[in-house]
Amino acid sequence: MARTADVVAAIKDMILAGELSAGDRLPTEKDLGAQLGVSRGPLREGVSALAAMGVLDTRQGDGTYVTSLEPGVLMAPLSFVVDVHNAGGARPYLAVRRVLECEAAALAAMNIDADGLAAAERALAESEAAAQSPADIDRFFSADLGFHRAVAAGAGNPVLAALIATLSGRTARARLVRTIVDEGALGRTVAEHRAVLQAIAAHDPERARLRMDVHLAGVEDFLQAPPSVVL
Amino acid sequence: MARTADVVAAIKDMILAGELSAGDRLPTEKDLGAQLGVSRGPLREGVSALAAMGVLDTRQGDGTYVTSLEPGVLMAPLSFVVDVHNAGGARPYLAVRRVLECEAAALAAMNIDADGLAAAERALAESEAAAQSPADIDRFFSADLGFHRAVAAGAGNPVLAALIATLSGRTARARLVRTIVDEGALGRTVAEHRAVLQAIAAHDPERARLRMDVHLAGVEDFLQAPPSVVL
DNA sequence: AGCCTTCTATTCGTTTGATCTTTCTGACTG
DNA sequence: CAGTCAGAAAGATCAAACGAATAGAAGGCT
Repeated sequence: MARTADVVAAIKDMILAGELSAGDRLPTEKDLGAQLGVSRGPLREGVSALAAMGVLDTRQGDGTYVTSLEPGVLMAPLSFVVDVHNAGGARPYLAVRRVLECEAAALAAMNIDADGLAAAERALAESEAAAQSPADIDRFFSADLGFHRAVAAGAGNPVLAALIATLSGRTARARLVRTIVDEGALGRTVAEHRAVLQAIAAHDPERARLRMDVHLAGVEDFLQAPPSVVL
Repeated sequence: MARTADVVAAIKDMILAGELSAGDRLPTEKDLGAQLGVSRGPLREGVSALAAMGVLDTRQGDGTYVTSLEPGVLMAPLSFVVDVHNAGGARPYLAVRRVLECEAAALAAMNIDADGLAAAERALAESEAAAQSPADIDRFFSADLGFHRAVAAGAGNPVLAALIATLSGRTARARLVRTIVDEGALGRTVAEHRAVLQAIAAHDPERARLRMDVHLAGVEDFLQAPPSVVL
């Protein structure tokens, strides 16, 4: 008799059955509550849960709508999961990320278009510039993130890109970048990125995969055996 | 001024800051509401959202608790995402699944223990038996799912296993199995599974990866170019 | 003494009604 | 025809009350 769970299940089913599609507007709270046989409290709890998961979008004074349901939108809440485990054992996440990013690099070498290549090039140039002055850690951080996302986007698989983006949450990535900076390995990171991009630009999947693997394995080494970093 | 969003963010922060850990009990709704400055309505909406995401667990008459926060629990809600896209373009999901399952097979060949090997063996034997009689489609379906999960578990990476389990949601998998049955390829599927398991038992990572790749590529072919299946 | 039953306080679950804020729509006016 | 403003509609919030389930304490039975 979990009313809230019923509401969530009912709305899910409506979407899965095609009664509700992306962009559609739901009935008003009053009507939907009557239709499902629950009062506004539990109904709002269910709608709120789906909104937090990125499935629904409520706008005061307007109504409640089904979102675009794109993988990127629906996976965004997962970044919280990554953040939770980031403090403790982050290695399993890194291992998965490595697998996915290597695949993305290989796919990007085959599928990336001129625009995507230019975007990756811009991000790389930006990170190169930011690596010059130690004060620009934040800039480097953003550019680094942008490069990896550009590669993931170039693979042409939105699910793959969404997963990579999720696994490289801001918190997790910030920790990585901090470690890299502490190790004075900014230059090496940029060089490895350039190697990856060259392979992608040359449309050489296996080389792109290998170079991304080398890059991420190096990053993992930093994190797994930090010689000087205590925190 | 989105009260509900504030509640979600506040509880998240409490967990990230370590004020709340796995298994901890939250203050009562009345107290927590007062602490956050919201009334019971919005508070319950926020708690409900986190409960739907697998972060919190509320028990009537007892209280609200933080879940184990394990990757498997927190990623379960994502199966809905897969189901939503299953009807339309499922190929991106299959492509990602292939990458992850191949990696899992290779890792399992290196890391699996005797118990895990026995579990995979049992699932395989079960599916083999179920493949004999066409009436046991459901049994075959469950055993097939069990085999893939056993391999994923044998890899020893909970994040990897959780992602694979999520991407092989019941709905998505049911569709695959139906197609395979229609094609009369049950025997071939079992044989491919056995080949994968042999490579894992022999602790040969590359062979395990290759054989899993062959298996999943074959499955993908079924789905991408169904000669006779309309639905 | 130990175990089982029962009772009670606590806590979440649901309902209802009222009020506030935001947004959209359409009529009105220059 | 365009801009403005008032009203309607919808979600957001608060508040009070009652129902249901659980845990733990109290009491009685063996």
